[in-house]
Amino acid sequence: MKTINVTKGQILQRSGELNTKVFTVESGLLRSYSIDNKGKEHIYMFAPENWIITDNCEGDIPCDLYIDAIEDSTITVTEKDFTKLTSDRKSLIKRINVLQKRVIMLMSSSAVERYQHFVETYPDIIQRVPQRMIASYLGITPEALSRLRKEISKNK
Amino acid sequence: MKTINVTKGQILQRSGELNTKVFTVESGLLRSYSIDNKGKEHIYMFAPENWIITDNCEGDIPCDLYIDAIEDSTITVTEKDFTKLTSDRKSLIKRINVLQKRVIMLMSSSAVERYQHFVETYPDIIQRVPQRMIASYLGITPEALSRLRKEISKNK
DNA sequence: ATCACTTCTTGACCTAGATCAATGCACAAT
DNA sequence: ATTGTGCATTGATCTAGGTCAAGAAGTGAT
Repeated sequence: MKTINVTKGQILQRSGELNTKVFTVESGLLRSYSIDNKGKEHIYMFAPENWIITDNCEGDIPCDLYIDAIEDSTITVTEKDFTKLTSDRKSLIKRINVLQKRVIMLMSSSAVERYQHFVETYPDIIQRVPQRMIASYLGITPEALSRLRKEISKNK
Repeated sequence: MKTINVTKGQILQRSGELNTKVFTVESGLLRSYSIDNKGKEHIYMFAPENWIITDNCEGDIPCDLYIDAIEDSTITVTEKDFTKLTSDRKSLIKRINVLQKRVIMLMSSSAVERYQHFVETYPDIIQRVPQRMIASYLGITPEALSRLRKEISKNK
């Protein structure tokens, strides 16, 4: 663990990198964000004084987020130590991970993309719940889901 | 901790209640969801076999979510024990909390509502970052934010 | 078999917010 | 003082998805 100073605009982490660091903001302001396939930024989180900011990706999975400084900042950098995670904390982190993806998708993906992602991620759930509940999970109406499914099946 | 059987449609928890329970699904399928001010349901999470489902609200704060059974299910119920939370786990849970609110807001609130919520929750951040970043955090364009701010100030 | 109930689909229309383009406005650099 | 650069605003237009209303098809209860 060490303390560093960063200047406004400085990038601490890039999407696609393997990230093993946690940043704690002593003073200043950081943000984390993703960039979608159209090049548009979506801010996931602001981290002012005393906040902790990190990409919650696990071990050897490349992360989704960029982290940079919005103001000149002083931060402490800690290495994540995966070896001493209790299973209990692991499951909390996994949950945060899922939510992180969900937030980013809600902000940056179309209903079609969100549906396709859902189908890939939870193929079993699809079989077991009525479509209106899938729609409700995706944040769209049952009518919209019905139409986009039709569209998808047409293009195949 | 005890094991119980619930039938399809049975409600385990209501929004507004003080919730101190964590449900672990042995078999079957549960869901958690919120109901917005127009009476519309928004599913926050599905919990099939081996998943844990709970409202992440803390101690004495009434929770936001309903939890019910989509299929006949067997689940174990555990009381949350706030006394033996490490500060470290507390901060993870707080983080989940914030994300939970964010997901629900993204699904059920208009841009105006999300902006107003942001202003109330992070008044300091507003002062420190350009509007386009607020827009990016809210999931809208800078143009849309500019217009809705104008609208809000007009109605005062 | 029929009724009630729910889910899914389809059509017609509407609206919140996106996109694109232009303008004005700070503030920093020369 | 002037030029550049990034940010906010405004207008015009477009579109994804919402809303409302009406069938169609499946399922269970009597």
